[in-house]
Amino acid sequence: MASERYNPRKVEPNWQKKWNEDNVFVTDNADPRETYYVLEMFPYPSGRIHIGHVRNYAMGDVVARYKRARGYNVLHPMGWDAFGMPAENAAMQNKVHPKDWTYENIATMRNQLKSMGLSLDWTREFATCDVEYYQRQQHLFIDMLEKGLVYRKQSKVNWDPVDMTVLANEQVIEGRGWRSGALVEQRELTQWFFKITDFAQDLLDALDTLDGWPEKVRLMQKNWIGRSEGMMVRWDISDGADKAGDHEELTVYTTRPDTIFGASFMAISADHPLAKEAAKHDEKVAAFCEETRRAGTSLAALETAEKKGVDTGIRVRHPFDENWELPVYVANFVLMDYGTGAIFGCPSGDQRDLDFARKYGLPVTAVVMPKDGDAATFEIGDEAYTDDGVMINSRFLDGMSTDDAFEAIALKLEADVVRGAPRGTRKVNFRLRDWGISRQRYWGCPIPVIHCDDCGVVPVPKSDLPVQLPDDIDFEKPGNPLDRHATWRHVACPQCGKDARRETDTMDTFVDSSWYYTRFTAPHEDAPTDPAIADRWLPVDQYIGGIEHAILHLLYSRFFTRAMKATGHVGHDEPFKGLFTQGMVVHETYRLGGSGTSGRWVSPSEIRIEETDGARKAFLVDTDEEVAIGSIEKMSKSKKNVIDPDDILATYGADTARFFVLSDSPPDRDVVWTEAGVQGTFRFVQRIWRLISEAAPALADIEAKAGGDGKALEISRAAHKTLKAVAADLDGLAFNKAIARIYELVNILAQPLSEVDKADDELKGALKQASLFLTHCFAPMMPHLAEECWQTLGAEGMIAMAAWPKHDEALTADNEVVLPVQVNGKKRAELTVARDADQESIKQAVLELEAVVRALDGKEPRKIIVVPQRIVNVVV
RNA sequence: GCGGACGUGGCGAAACAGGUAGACGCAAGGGACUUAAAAUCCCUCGGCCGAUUGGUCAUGCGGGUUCGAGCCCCGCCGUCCGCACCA
Repeated sequence: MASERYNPRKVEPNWQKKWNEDNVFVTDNADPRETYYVLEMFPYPSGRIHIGHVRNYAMGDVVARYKRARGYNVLHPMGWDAFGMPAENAAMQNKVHPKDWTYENIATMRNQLKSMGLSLDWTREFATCDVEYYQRQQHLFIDMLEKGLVYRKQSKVNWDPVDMTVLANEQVIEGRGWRSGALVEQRELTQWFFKITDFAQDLLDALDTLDGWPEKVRLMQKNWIGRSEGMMVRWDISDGADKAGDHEELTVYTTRPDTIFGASFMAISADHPLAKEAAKHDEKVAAFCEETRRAGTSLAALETAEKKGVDTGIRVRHPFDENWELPVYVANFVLMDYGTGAIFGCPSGDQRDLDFARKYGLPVTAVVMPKDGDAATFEIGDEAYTDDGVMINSRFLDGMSTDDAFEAIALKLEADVVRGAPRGTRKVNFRLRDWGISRQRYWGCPIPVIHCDDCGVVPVPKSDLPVQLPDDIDFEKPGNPLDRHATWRHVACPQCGKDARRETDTMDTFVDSSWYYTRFTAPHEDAPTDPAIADRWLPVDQYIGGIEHAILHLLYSRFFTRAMKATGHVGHDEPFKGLFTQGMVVHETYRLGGSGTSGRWVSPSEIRIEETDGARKAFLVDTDEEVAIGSIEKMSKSKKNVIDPDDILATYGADTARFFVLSDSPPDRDVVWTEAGVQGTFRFVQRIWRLISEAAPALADIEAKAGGDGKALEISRAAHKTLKAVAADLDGLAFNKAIARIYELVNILAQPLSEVDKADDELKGALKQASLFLTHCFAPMMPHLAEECWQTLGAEGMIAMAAWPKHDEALTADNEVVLPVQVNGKKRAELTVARDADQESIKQAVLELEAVVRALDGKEPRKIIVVPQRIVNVVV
């Protein structure tokens, strides 16, 4: 009785329709069951989904469907990270309005996601470019402004000359804009900033509580926040005061006050006020400062830049010796925006300082030596000694440990009061800077403030929100169209009513994604959030996305949650309890041309692969020309190694695509997309359908239950073991392992199912239960096939709503175990014993084994180690 | 330079807590069915020796701890990732 081949193109839309009609995935906030919030990072509507989305959303959907089966009230929403540069670029290139471009892309991608059969609550969908969303964001901005969490300041900023906008520090990668790849320039602009540094310590401390996050991400954030403990130390200007203007002293930040007796010079940034003052009086200093500023911060410039400086002629006095004068240099390696923009140079303890001192002939005094060193002979050569150790050449510190010396110096500097303040104060410093959010772009959330000549910066009253983006804009010229708009920026001051100007900068799009997960909990609420509902759902139980957001989005969101708490919008601190960073989908590359390095890239759809005796060769389908098979790489348009999910969904269906991207590789690692692999998965789909649909009629009136003995018991054991193991694997997000177990069970069931006609009722009952268990196991990954099997087996309702069955613990443990038997650690035999056999009888049985007797060769065993249910080792 | 992760068959991988290394899948080879192909089913599949049940080597390399090490410790080598003048 041959059944029809499983046809996903016919079956999948039916079930998607049914799920939709029955509102199976619509989540009720009032549902009293325990909540579970699973979320995948929402996509940017670039045009079409790519295979990476398929993997990301397949993982989230498995979790959502599994948790639903486990009885949770699951929230699994979807939305669109819809503001951003590409829409404006498209507008400029194709004369299409960013709004139209964005919403059309969303429509396309929504359909694509729907064809994947994701169990999403689409009633909560929104795009961040919806007025209804960004209006609430403006509301949050104003609340944060009032709380002092937003401020405006002039500062040196990263300017992307291609995108013509400012970038946050987090968005500059190796000196280049994260999106445009252009070398970033430094400019002085007035910008809006979020006070993320207010939370620096808390963001750091709370990392320890995030045990559902990958260690790697926590570490990256820790390094990014970059806490260091040191001291601010004031050095009096002793000479050259004519060049120092009003400055009486120079304050430096140091983490190594213990090395203060190794100081040999002071170095300040070219942007330091003292340097600017000195430049007024000294052309050489002025020229050097100019040159340093121009060299900029590009990666190449930094890497190769020699440590250079110029003597300002200014001298400072050592805090512990009034006869000790040190020169003040402007140096190209001192950053203005870390610490005070000034340092004291201790060449023996810092490689940079050492290079600098050697270059300018400054003294090098060793002040720390290794614990077992000899103070009489210890010297610094070409390498600084940066480790902890014992103090030398440091007067009252000599002989102390580095830590004790720090403490001793700190106490003295704190006690020494000069001009009404201590000479030195302890100071914790962070690498983290405030988050600059002003962007000179159109397609973003307008910053809701108004500039009035009389009243200054005035927030837009909440009753006047939203500040809506105008639709009539032109992209003929580069730069921000809002600046050029005829009327939009002209507005009355909300305070005095006089003519005033709107802020024309928009917010960084990372602001949009910093709270969308909160909005999903009450997407139609008038206020930005309903705090009670938000706190019920949040933090997100399982967040899934790419590692590329380890710092940017994830750190911003952690800040935003704290800021929303401070402004009363939520009651929790952390946005994401569990975080999972999934790997990419990668693919082989193909290239024409014999050398393999010069010809054009060829897409996988243009070639066919031939394989004989392990030798793989690729040929162009059209011309039979041989194509070089290249390395496996991240899918990219330029290398053409891209697989279009639409093609896969059309050819194999959603279940196959979902199952394949989850199988084989662990989810946090990259998975290689291969045509052969997908076909293998598709064959497996067919195999399951064939086995179940052909056996179903014989099982129709049979009660599903575990077998009591013989073959039936064996089947039941396998089914219950698999059910238990798959549950554990899904709990641990080990999708690849769950899939391996599903294959195993199918292999076990294949033969008996195909011979079900010969089975007695007991065996049939066991097979029916096993088939239902199997269906439960793969349902989270292949939901359409599961519904079809579920129905065919005559089960009630839809499996999407069915509870995960309970396994029988007794059936998951075998009565007999096979113990490997080692002699001196080498396996020589196996012994089958009752699971609860006692040690003595096992020892007895082992010594009677022929292989053991042979291996012992007449010798007396010294010891027999029996690890219950594991192994036996006979030691001679 | 600093920090981190990883290294297992032809390939993707598995191995719970130190206890039979290679489950499961892909590829490959052989066979059955078929006029043929597809589909399906069966067998083989880390190396070497031998006869299928045996022996031996084997988890990047070299040591160590242990009755027993892919897993723990020390030292190398390699690959990948993050940060990068942070005082």
